[in-house]
Amino acid sequence: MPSLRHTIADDLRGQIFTGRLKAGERLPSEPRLAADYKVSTPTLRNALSLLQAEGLIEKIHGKGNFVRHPLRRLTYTGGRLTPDADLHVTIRTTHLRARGDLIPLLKVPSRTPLTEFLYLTHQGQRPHSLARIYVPRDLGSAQLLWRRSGVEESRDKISARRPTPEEASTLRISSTLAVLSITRVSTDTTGRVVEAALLVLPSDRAEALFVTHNTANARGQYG
Amino acid sequence: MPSLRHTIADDLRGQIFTGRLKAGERLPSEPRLAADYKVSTPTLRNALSLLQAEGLIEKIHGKGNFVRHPLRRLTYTGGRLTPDADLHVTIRTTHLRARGDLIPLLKVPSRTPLTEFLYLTHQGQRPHSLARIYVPRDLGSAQLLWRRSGVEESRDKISARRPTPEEASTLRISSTLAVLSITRVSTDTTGRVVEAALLVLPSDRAEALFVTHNTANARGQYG
DNA sequence: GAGTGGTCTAGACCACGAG
DNA sequence: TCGTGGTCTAGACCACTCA
Repeated sequence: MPSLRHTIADDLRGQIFTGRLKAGERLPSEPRLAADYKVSTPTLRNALSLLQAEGLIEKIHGKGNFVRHPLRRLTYTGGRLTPDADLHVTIRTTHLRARGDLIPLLKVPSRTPLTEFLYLTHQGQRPHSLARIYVPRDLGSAQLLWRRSGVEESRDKISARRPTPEEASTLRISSTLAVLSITRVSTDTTGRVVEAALLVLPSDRAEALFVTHNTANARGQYG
Repeated sequence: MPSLRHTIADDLRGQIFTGRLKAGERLPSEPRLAADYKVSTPTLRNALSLLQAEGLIEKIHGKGNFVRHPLRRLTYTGGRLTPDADLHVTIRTTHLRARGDLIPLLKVPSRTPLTEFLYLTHQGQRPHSLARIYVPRDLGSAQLLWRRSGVEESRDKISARRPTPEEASTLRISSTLAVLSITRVSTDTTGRVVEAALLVLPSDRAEALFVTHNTANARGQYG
């Protein structure tokens, strides 16, 4: 027994996939759609919220509901994202001092001088994903620091979560669309943390891939 | 300006974290809570749905809303989950033939005989996570096949998504709680796929960790 | 100011669970 | 049968965007 909102969402989803509703296009207003489908506005809005959680539409207060442009799906592989000519990256550099979670992450004392690189990736005008990279400021030139050699080990911790309100607005995604959160900590031969990267990749446009060789670690135990 | 539903959700969340509402406990009925907070039932339900999406409460139709037991947080590391004495695994073995997505995944012809191992992990009475493992049936004994040696390379593909309706009901999670989806494909020296594992790990109880050594691949490029 | 989405109300009726 | 949550209605009022 399909609920009304799912029926409506299925219909609109179909229109998006078949191209009857094109990327960037504005949907009819909510009262209009509610009348078309012969449902109340809360029910119609409920249907739209399903599509929003899937990343198919974007709601803009005061303007309307818009079909999202499908964004390129990136693969994060062993510390790097697949480069893509369509994607434009802006980097903002900030100096700050270690506090909160950064202290255990970088294994530095409180208030240690750090450099933050804020990577914001756009595809055209649309925000795609973001990353924050922290480096102890005494490690040398800030210019291409993240390309340095001397990294002996990297640990990638991957989890799924909902975006913070700031992330949701920066990336213009629904707060109900999950993100892949990747924390990568790189250490040198002495065990010192050289860099910590916090990536936020919306789940509709990113996946991570890790390749492991050597038999020793490849035996599974899925308990 | 905080909305009513967030205010209510914050209050209930606080009661859960401080232990005023204990794990397994039933919340007052929705009309009761709506009266206590002096809001309409849709608004109260909206607040509860926020907690549900966070995995804090479980709604059971006809019975009530219950505070979830916090489940152990597992780490998936290099092909295995951290073993834990509290967790009980049941395995169901099924014989089937390759079809659909399994064909390209295992790189086998259609209708190739396969063995499926369905791993269902429980913590006490509560489902925790699940995995499906597929092995070509001609590879030998099905008993401990996934412990075999001979694996030369493993590829872990990790994404975040919402659970399918089946997964949501099996794991008793909200369909709005994201899961980490891990697909691990293991190949032997000849490039033949020896095993494909599909893990479904609810985001509130799992993360993945990958450790990379060697400088060569450790230089980041976060574009 | 006109039109849009955001929030909320006060109900109605249905479906499920347990006694 | 009774109490529970699930769905839906037909509005009201507020906040935002743009002309």
